[in-house]
Amino acid sequence: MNDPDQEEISKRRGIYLPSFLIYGGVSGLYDYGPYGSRIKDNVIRIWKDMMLSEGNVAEYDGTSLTQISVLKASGHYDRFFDYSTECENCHTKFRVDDLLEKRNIEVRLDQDYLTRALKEDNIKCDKCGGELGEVKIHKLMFQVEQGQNSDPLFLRPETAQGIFVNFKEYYRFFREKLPFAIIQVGRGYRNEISPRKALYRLREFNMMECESFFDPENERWVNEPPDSFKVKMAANTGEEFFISPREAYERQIVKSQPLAYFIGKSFQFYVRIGLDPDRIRYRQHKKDELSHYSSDTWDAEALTSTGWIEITGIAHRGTYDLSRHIETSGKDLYAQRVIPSRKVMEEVVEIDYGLIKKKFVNDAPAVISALKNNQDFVTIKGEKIKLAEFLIKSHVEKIIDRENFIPTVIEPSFGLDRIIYSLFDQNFTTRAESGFNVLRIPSEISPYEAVVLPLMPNDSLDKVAREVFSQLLAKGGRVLYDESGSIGKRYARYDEVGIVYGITIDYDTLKDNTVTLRHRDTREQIRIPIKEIMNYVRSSPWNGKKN
RNA sequence: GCAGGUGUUGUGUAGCCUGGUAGCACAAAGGCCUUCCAAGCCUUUAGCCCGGGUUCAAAUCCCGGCACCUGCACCA
Repeated sequence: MNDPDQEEISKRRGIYLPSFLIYGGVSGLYDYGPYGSRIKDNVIRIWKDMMLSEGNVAEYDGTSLTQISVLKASGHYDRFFDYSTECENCHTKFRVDDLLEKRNIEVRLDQDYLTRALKEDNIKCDKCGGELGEVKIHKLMFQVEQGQNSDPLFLRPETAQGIFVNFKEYYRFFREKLPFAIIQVGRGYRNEISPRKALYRLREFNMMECESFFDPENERWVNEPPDSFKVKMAANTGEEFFISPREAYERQIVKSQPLAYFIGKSFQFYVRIGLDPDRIRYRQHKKDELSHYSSDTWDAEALTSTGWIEITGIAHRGTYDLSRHIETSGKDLYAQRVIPSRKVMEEVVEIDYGLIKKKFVNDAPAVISALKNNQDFVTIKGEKIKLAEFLIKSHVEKIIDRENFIPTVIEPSFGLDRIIYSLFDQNFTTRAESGFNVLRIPSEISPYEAVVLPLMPNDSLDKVAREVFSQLLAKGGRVLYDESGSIGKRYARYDEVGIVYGITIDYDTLKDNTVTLRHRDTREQIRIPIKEIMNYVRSSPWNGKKN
């Protein structure tokens, strides 16, 4: 039997669908519908809870529109343009900067220059020797006009930069103690050349990013990498391991302790939201795969029906971003560390204004400005005057017990849409006996905790069911009500969108105030009193169970 | 972005070649019936991706655009 078609179900059942569909849609843009939005929010909520529970993590929420200077500093602006050319004979595409670099020809990001360079150096197709076509530009960031004469703004290609530029706010918030981390959930925008596979490659996408900051002399997270479980790891040496994150660090397969920690943390997160632990692996980037800012990156990948796909990148960004922002903005984004205190004598030079006024009443300003210009002499009324005598030099004892440093950054960056895509891919199953679809996601990810169903829409069953529905809503339950269609049809309807519990109001309910509780995965039923529904649904041994 | 293919009610599709009232199944809504896993019967809603052209007449033929699929390239 074929796997259920995720996109078909998602569209039909309001999980996600292409944006602006009535006008034909836009490539790379997708919306979440009534069920999908709730699933997405649940994933975000759990992620935030897990990150914030570390104790030294705080949240940031920045704008999507980003100032050009930020992106110039971060290095994204230089990669704003992708210059490509195509062989007119065999239609192979090349990046023009690659072609020039290979031949040791200077690369300038300028269309005219690159076109000329290709012609003048008579560069041909690397594959077949054919003529190369014109140089085409592809903009990789979305540009937005602002006002009339102002600089344009850009839609952020990652949420991280907003965090880096606000580093000092958080440094103070955490009482100037490292390590700490800042998390942000938000949208990023990349003008992908060809978006594909529904949620897999989008032009506007949801990211959950965490920037953790360290003293490079003590690059350790507050907690140790877990060793209670093992994960699959593929190092860029070609070696593969199945070991705990702690062991991976101890054996230096993962060189950085926090990086190993976040590998463990992300794994716990995936398992909690319902990804299959056997279908998750961590793969280290090869040297030529690394981003411009990273020295070491491990991707978390999920195995889906289309192969392993990247769902999270855990990158060691070093001091790259903060140093770039220090350099470009001229602002202090340093952290400080306490060092053994030592005394230094510092020479302090002050101008003796009293003496100057006394000696030169009207010419005092000329003398003062000469001093401020660091001149040694000044000529007043034809007389050359030595200025040294108007300076008071003293020695002050100073205690130095701090020094500046640029923190290093380790960034786990979770691709929310890809995680949801993998979650559906791994958890949509078809019942062998009936052919109906079941979305087996954990209850806390489910769009609703339960659905209230009168066995029949009459005999006052519907009336009682509505009462039960209201009671559950009043208790804060995430519940739905449905009386339309046969009971079996309704069970199937909610199986398909992942709701774990069916609460059926039947004829026994009228007698003894109990209901039938039916489980999505096992289809088993039990009776429990109305009063206990909420409690049971939230704490039941069935919760999250799979079979 | 290139090459090839595809686009028909909410979903899956027939019809296109050979132009002439757009059909089926499921889903959904209303009704009858019905005491736990998509039952049955009646009724209803709802569609030719968008724009232009050819033609008396276009879902059908032609052109352009958009979207999707596969491959290539791209993925900072």
